[in-house]
Amino acid sequence: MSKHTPPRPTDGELEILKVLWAKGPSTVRQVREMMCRSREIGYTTVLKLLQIMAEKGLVLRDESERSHVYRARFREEQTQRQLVRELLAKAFGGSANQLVMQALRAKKVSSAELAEIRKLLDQLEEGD
Amino acid sequence: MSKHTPPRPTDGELEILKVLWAKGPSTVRQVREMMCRSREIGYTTVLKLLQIMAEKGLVLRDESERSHVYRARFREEQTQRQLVRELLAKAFGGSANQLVMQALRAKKVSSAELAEIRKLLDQLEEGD
DNA sequence: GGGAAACTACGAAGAATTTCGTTGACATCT
DNA sequence: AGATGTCAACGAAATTCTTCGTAGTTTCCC
Repeated sequence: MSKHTPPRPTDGELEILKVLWAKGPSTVRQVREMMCRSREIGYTTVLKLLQIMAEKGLVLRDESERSHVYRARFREEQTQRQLVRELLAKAFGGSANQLVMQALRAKKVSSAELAEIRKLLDQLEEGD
Repeated sequence: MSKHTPPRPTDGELEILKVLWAKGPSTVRQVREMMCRSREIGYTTVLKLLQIMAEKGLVLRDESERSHVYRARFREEQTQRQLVRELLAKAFGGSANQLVMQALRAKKVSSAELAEIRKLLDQLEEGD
């Protein structure tokens, strides 16, 4: 029995993962310092979350040094894709089309980005 | 002080909202019957959820009949948009572009739907 | 009117999440 | 060696979500 579905990160866990993706492998102290730029949070709070995430398999822990070093187990894109799939199933009846339309309306996208999306659309159509 | 941000529905609440959007205003019994098609769930469980949702303002309740009739307070598209915005902020650093790309890769989209998206892209570009 | 059925209200239990205090181990400095 | 500071581990409290049992009220039927 292998794990085919990485556990879904909670909001708090996602906040930590963002730091690990941006900064690479980090200690509790380093993660906390980054998080404190946006809000107050206790050292042991971050530690506890990282311990739980290690149990769940969301992060890997290197214990060879006294200060353990944590790193994300899954790539950012992989996690994003998973969250998108979940939202798709939960709120859009599986219709990626609908989700895309809502996303495009939800926030302004630059012309350059629109062009990028068009390129992807072309690729998808060829790939049929 | 007015409520400008409707409370985010939880997974369970979303399940109920889906029924209300599909079937229109319904009693607890009717909602439960629909939900039981996909899974077992107690009558009072559905009732309690609807009561909480009424408190939160996610649904409106008509108490004029003995069997109260509930209806969604926000349209489906509105709720979808809100959930997309949230995911955008939480996991995509606000980049709608990135979210769209992941959504298009997460699930197959028909040619007709791709065309629909292209049309929206054109509209967005003109609107600049 | 009395009993069964349908319905709401209330409260409570269990899980998951977030938060942090305390403790004890270890290291470093003087 | 003793004091000081850093760190992991543990446990506990507060909150939210999900679930349902029980009790009480209204309705309906005979």
